[in-house]
Amino acid sequence: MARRRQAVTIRHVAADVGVSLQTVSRVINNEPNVRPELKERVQEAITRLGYVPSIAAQRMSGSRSYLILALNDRDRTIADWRARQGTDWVDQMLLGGMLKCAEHGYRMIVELVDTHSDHVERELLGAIAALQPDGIILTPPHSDNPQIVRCLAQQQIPFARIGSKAQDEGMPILMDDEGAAVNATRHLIARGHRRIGMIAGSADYNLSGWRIDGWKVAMAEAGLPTDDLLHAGDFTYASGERAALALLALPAPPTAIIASSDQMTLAALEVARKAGLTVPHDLSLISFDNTPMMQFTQPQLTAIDQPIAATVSKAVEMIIAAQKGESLPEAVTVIPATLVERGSVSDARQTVSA
Amino acid sequence: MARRRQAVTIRHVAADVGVSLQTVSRVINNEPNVRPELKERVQEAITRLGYVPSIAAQRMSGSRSYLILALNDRDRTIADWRARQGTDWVDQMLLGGMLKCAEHGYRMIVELVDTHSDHVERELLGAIAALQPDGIILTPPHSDNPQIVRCLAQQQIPFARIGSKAQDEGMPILMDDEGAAVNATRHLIARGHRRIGMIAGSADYNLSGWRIDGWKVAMAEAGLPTDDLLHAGDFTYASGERAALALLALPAPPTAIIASSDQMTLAALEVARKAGLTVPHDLSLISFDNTPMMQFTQPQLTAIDQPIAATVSKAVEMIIAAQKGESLPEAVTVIPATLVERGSVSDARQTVSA
DNA sequence: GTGAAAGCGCTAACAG
DNA sequence: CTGTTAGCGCTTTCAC
Repeated sequence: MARRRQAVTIRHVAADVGVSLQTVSRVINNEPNVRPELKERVQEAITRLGYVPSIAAQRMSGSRSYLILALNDRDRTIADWRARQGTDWVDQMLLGGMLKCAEHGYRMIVELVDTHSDHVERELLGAIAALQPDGIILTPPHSDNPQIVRCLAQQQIPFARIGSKAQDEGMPILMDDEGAAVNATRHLIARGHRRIGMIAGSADYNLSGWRIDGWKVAMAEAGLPTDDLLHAGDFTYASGERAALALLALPAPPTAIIASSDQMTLAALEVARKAGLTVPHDLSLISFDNTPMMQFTQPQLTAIDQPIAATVSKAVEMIIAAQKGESLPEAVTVIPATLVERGSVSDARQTVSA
Repeated sequence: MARRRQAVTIRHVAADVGVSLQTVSRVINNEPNVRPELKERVQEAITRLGYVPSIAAQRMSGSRSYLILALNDRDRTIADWRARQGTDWVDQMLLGGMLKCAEHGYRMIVELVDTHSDHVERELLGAIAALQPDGIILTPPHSDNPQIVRCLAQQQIPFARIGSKAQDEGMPILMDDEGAAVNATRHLIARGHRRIGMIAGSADYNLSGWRIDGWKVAMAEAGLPTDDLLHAGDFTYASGERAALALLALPAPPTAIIASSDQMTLAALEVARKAGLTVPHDLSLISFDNTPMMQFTQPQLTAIDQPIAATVSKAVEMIIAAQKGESLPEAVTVIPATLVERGSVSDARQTVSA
């Protein structure tokens, strides 16, 4: 390949206007100390010549790289892609992240990293050295991975921790798992349900615990027991199947179930069908995540939407703010989650004893 | 933010081994003229010190940027993301593209570009100037956009054109739309169908025509007429609905329909249901694209899979090869598409007149 | 084979 | 407010 050089550089612009490189640089970076009139002339020349600064050169001279890295778990992400079940986590990340980045002239690069590996740190440092990103977005389970967090803190790179409450390093930003679970549970209670089961997610993810907490809070405030109504899964279909089976085999089975992932909810739906129960008439179901497939079931499933796009968008904002040296929120940033009502919830049946 | 500098540079490595920067550079780039023994020592130091070359610096000094841009249509992509219908085009791109890139030390950056816009060229040149990518992957409908193609050709950047047959510029690479349509049609004919309808996609996309061609070829080779059996849609659900309605209202309605998008197939399924027809018993259906939702319908839909991941992976390979100056394929590269058999095809009913 | 010098496009630090 | 100087980390070109 022919060696490609920048078509029009800062030098061309400077020459065109008859000022120094520095002045052009100041205009590009919107720095003070340029007369408005001059600034305008420079801006005009930039537009006219179609000048766009080279990110590489900007980075080289010690300024920003205008690159933000979004770190996802390699195994889970690739598995999702291959499975083609419609999981759109990455798409929603891009929707929220890319667009916000674009507003500020940044780009987002998706990077896959193994959480469970002795060379996480090497991988991470490699990516940082190669790309010199201005900030990094951590997604679960990376967000609470001590190795990653420590490494990033040492590197002094602004980073957001999606799905983390930790306040020691980086910028925690939460999709309101607990609040969402509270709302979902209250929603069911308002419909007359008293026995509400919970199929929890993997304990590897902190959010699993928060969802349980929310359910417990809402049950407690209504004076309802939760004793035998909690079953742990690991987000997978198989685990949801087991949990649903156990729940429905209870002497006093639940009339509603909240499951901590779409796959587990799908499993519960199928278990109910096989048990001859009609959803929502005999059993109400609320899911967590609200991936696209929730619209393709019969009935469509009511679900708590994970506001991924909004969260990543906010994370980008925070990183750019941090990068500018602006003051950051003291507390954990919380993005509200909403309940998307579809057809899997109805009033509780009249029960004999309640 | 504190000004971050590379932790360990080529200089550190050179000093550590006691050689010049040049030698280290040669080792990094796997260039000749380094004694094996020396090369080994340098390599060892690189590993030990955890050295990773800065892409920015590499780019600056006129070499590769190790960046490949994947250009998608802005409106369609954002619409898909927002609709959350499970369309996983971007995911499959990343699956094929990112992983292949990673093998060669490249990164892939997704970029959204408006096709219909007078400033496509400005947008494109801006991205190129900013990122200095080593190659660009065009997806439909960009692949046949003359403005974009001309612009890229001028820039001398290697680029792949997914879904294009054009041999003038860039590297065309095709998912075998016509062949897939032939196969799908033959598949139906083998099951006894004689009246096979086709719901075509938007004429803005060349692949719509190729799919029609394939259907016609297979019909012709079986001596079957196609006269009133073709109806054009534009990939959307609404257009599929209209086409299906028209097809089923025919004096001699088709016993099978091939539709050029999943949305249109979904529409056909629904139209059939409303008309009191059972799929596949009364009407067989084959879809194009095979997005995740095809598994969530009742019955599951037989579909032609678009080998997006394989295609993008190949595109990356070709770009990297081009970049190295290797010779490129003369002809259009064709990636075969496969028919995923599910539950929407059965033998043709016995027809009164056939 | 290996090394030294020059420069990529830009910004930081300092002058004026 | 504006310009000059130096240098980021690397590869190119050309000496040795």
